[in-house]
Amino acid sequence: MNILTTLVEKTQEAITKLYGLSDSNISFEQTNSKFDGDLTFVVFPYLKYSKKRPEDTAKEIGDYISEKMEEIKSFNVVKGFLNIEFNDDYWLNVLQNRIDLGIQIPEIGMDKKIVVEYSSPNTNKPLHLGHIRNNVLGYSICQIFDAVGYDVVKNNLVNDRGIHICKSMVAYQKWGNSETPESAGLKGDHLIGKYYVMFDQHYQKEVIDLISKGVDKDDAKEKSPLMVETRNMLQKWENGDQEVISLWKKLNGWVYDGFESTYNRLGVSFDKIYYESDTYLLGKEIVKEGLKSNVFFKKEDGSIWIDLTPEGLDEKIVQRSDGTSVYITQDIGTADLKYQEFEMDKFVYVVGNEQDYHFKVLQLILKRLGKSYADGLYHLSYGMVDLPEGKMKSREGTVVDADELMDEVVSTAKKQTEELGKTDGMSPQELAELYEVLGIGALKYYLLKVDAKKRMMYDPKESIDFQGNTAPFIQYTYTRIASLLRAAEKVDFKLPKVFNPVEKDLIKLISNYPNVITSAANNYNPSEVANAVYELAKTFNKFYHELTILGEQDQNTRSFRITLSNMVGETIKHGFNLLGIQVPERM
RNA sequence: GGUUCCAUAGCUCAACCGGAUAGAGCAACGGUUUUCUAAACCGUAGGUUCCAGGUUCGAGUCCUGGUGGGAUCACCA
Repeated sequence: MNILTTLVEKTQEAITKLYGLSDSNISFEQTNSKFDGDLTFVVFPYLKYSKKRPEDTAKEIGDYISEKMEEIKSFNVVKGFLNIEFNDDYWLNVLQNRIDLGIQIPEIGMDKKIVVEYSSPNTNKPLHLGHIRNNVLGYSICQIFDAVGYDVVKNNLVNDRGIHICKSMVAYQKWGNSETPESAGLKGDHLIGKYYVMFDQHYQKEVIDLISKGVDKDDAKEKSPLMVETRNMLQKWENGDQEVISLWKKLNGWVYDGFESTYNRLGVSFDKIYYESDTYLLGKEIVKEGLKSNVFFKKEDGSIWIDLTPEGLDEKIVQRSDGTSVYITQDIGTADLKYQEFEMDKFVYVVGNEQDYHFKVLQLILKRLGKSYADGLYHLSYGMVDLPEGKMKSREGTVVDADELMDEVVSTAKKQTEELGKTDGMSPQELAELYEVLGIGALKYYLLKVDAKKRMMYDPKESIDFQGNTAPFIQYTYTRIASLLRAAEKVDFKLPKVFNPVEKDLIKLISNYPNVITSAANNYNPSEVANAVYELAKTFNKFYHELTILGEQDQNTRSFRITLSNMVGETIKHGFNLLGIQVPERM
């Protein structure tokens, strides 16, 4: 039986016997590190039943439960806080279990399926730092759900059609001179991005020209020849015009090649990819049904709406008066498609918080339509990555390009490593891999260590750190351990005579690690894993500095420390794997 | 304007869903290497948790009102 369960049981028993109160909601928390003890029970809420001072109440309860449980070595009372300390046998047991069974994570997702949609790029420009946050978060949350036992489907919905795609196509057609990624020496996505920007520049000029000729601003935007041409192209695309389709295929193909290399370098992947060009007509049938069942209603001009005012929102359009569908209609259709294909228990959208309203509406509509899966929808709404001067904007060129940033951070890794000069004997290929692992790791960790929901700042002038709370720090800790283990003889695990305080801290962190994963899954929050691994690495470095491991004379103590180090290394590797970050054996 | 999210050390972020003396890293200053990797370790300094009330034994955390910032409210996606 779990120690915590027993503890709660006995505490309940104590409170019932002593104060006649049954059925209270007992909970323990980790003892604050500034006090002695392992777990803490707060007695303040029970004072009105005990009618005694906090100290006396805590002591009574402490006396009772330490009498009943032999795992309890001692307890101390500070004001209304009852701090309980377990004996060494208990901790030995915990460690023995960890050795025998490895890292055991509660399978809260057993027999459940989850579909996580992330990345979802537009195929008209290269990826930037904001996309990296999305990808890294999406991938990590998939790893975490996998670790807690879910059957995970990593899903990408590629926005490969629409007016924005036609913009790059028009520009390429006009000014491209049959340029190819090879002839231009550019990645495909960057080449297309160039034409997207080019379109916007010419378009802005046209609009200004028209305005100077006295045309109204909104009118000018509509009537600019480029925009007219773009709309025509979209029309042709929808009608299946051969020439347009083949241009579209060619340009999109280039972009996919570009994305693929970016994804590979980032280490993210997908099990199922949907293309909007295949799915954009979905949802229309559902709209038809919803109209019949009066979930939707039709206005005089033929447009179809849903009234969400009872839920405190507005009326929302689901089909235009010309019969075409809008963004949300496609999402309704795609949600249904997902369910038909996977029958998932949960489906997650990793999408920025600027779409909070959209997903609230989407879920409401699915509920109104009586879709059984609607409750399983979760919008993992992450914050934007801001620059010191504010939001990143593709059109204004104030973006941090994903590929450039990866190059930069990998070359920083190279420079740092060379300065430290500890990599003698590594082959050029091993070194190149190391720089990749360190650089990309630093970048990913930088993005994952902050709470996903919060918006964060990135200052391009200050390059990403390699010291302190960073991936290289943790990776360095791992290589220290790897190096130790290479030099150490095979050992049998033994318990030392006494635990050193740092050793005790390590044991606690290791034993608490599975709970961290559970919590990270429940909160859809990889940063909890990052912080726990950091805490562990930091504590290990303190341990490593304060105590000798291989040079320790006492056999038991030495083998214990080697085993403990090994466990720390395994835990770091496990945690980093959940974050999608690799660990090197040397650095 | 309506809705919604946010505000913690000079900077970037934590704080186990209401608990004890609010913690890290960076930056600054000082120290540690004949000994297992100094990308490390130890120390100093840095706080009225935006403001004003309220609830509670207890509030950075919950409620009300302000101030400041972001997002959103399209027959765009």
